Amino acid sequence: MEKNYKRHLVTAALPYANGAVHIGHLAGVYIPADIYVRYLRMRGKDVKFICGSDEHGVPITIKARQQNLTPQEVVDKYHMIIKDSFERLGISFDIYSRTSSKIHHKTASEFFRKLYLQGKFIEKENEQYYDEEAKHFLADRYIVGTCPRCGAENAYGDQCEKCGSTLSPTELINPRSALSGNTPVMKKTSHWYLPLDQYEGWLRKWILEGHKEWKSNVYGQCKSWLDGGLQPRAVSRDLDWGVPVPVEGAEGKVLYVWFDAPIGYISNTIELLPNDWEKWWKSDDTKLVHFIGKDNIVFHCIVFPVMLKAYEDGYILPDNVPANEFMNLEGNKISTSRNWAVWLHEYLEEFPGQEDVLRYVLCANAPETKDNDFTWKDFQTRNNSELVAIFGNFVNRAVVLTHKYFAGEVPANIKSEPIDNDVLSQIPAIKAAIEEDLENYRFREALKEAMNLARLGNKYLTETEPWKIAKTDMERVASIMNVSLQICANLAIAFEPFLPHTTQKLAYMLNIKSRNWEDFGSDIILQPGHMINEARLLFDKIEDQAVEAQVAKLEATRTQNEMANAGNQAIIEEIAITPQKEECTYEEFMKMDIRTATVLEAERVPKTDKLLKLTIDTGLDIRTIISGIAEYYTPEAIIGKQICILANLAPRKIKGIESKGMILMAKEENGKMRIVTPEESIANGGIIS
RNA sequence: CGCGGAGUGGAGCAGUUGGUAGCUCGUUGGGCUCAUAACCCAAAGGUCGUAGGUUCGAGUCCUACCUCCGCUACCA
Repeated sequence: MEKNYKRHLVTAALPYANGAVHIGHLAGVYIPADIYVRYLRMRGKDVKFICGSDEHGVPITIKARQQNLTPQEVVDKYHMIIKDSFERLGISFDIYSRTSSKIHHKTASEFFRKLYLQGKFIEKENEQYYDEEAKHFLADRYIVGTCPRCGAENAYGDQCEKCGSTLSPTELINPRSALSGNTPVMKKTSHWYLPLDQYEGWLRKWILEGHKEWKSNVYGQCKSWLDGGLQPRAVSRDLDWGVPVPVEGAEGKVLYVWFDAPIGYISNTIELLPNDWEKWWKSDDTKLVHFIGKDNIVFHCIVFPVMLKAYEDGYILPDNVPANEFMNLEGNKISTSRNWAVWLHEYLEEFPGQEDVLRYVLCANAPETKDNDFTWKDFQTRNNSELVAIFGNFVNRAVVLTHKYFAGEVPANIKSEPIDNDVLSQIPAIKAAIEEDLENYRFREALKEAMNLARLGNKYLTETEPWKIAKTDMERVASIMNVSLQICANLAIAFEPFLPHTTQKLAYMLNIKSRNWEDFGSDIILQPGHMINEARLLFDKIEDQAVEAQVAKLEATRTQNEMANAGNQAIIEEIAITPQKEECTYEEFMKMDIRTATVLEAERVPKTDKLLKLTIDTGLDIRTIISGIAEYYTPEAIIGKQICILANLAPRKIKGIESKGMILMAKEENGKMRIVTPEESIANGGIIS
């Protein structure tokens, strides 16, 4: 059954270039993939590790619009951040490229064109909402309107979050574009579809019969899709950012990002190996493995394989698709848009030299079978009581004692006792366990086995007590130190896939150059007479204040989000009218500092329709507030008016101008807003309660 | 709503084809002092989401239900 593969092609999900990489990505995909690849390399396998940024799709264009950049500028920015941070963490890609590259456009375009010419697609015309102002067709999610079921105002085109019912955009009452707020129009458009349904039988056979060994989450998800019946899936979109559909009359259409992204694996391989890439993608003796997160299962197990199958050019299919579940952060779902994440590039700045700590923690707690939680407390504990106390400490003990008793020279094993063999003979078993775990994608377990080797070392030292024996029997001490150092040398090999920065330090300390997997298990890696270097700590303790600072940072994000949300919604007048808000306590109300104030100056914020920049006198100070009321008040009309403001709203930058507070407005049913003003003029700064 | 995954001692996780519930951390007690107050030993701690069922026997199989996550914007 186990094939003798000649080469291994490993891919890691292409990170989407509208944000940086965070611990969820790492724990789910990149760290396990990197461990796997490093392990294979150590075993002398021919491996290529392929990745790159995924740079197309609607969200990138939205982000660009928000930040007033071009899509290319957005992806350039994040591509650099992502690429650089991966490198510094030691994710050892053979290539990290990008889907906006020429070679990718060419590859994806040709891929589509060939399928098109072979008649593998079906073409369908339908009507879709179109935003005339933004000149965009609108994905379901970008249409908001009143829910036909429950009447909630801000239902999305695909679902109403209030009542939970699934909708189609055409059902919405008073649909609006989420881009511009305008009423969208129906417009005809045609798209190409990949008829997945035609491949159902083939997929059933390939996955349900041929790959029962896949992880239960992956297998179960595939089975569910197949049992439910597959539908043709659109592979093009109306958008101006992406790989243009290479067909006459398809202007303004690009390949759907999920069609183009997996081809990125191929084009990045071509970029890496322009001459013999085909050997890697089209030979049966290549083992292809996709590392992904659980949300990508369908694309990697159903859509992409069908694309390859339809292409009919000898493309191989993945041997396995080890998908992980998700990592949460301090009990909450990680979210790029809410900034609820630990960003890799920030971690690298804030914990310099501690790359491996993150690698260790994320692997030890990887969400292999279910969603897991990352907490800074756990991060600290794992570092201090596992890396420092078990691994680092053992190595330090062995090296320090060797210097103390033998001036840094590896002593000969001249007076062996049974315990030595007991210990040494356990190493090959640990090696075998790690191998089996890694080959079955059980990285957590493999890492635990590696740690057991360090535990074994500590136990050995405690039981043999060389510091006591040294008073009477140096020959015995020589044996003990020899054995201890052999364990250290084995650790340098065992941890290489997991903690490459650490094993490099350890190898330097032991003064050994190469670390071969074949040597793992040997008790003569270090020869008597070999000189080792001075002891250096492998890991530093992480103090409370370091993790407390991180927790505080997250707390700040949380409150900032809440405030920003509150401010945002009020300003852009997007608060849904609900009969009554949640009950609120007197104390909660009293947190708000509401005061009277007078508008001194007012001017329109350039390039906006709704915003006014107001200079107001609050009685306390003169400050600036940005308010979304330009549709209802001209600057002239509002100058000199007395208003009420929320004075202690967290400051927030709007269009680059800091706004410190919020003006109280009353909204009429037709959406018209009026200023709330005291019945008669009173002094500025008067408290409202 | 539907489908898939998950729900195991204080925390985080294993439990492969059903046969007396394991691991790491934490806690408590003891030992040691070479070591980053680190290491080693021992103990306490679980009616395995809930309710039924199959079986001589179920965390492990079946049924119903509850909760969380994904499939569904951001996103692994």
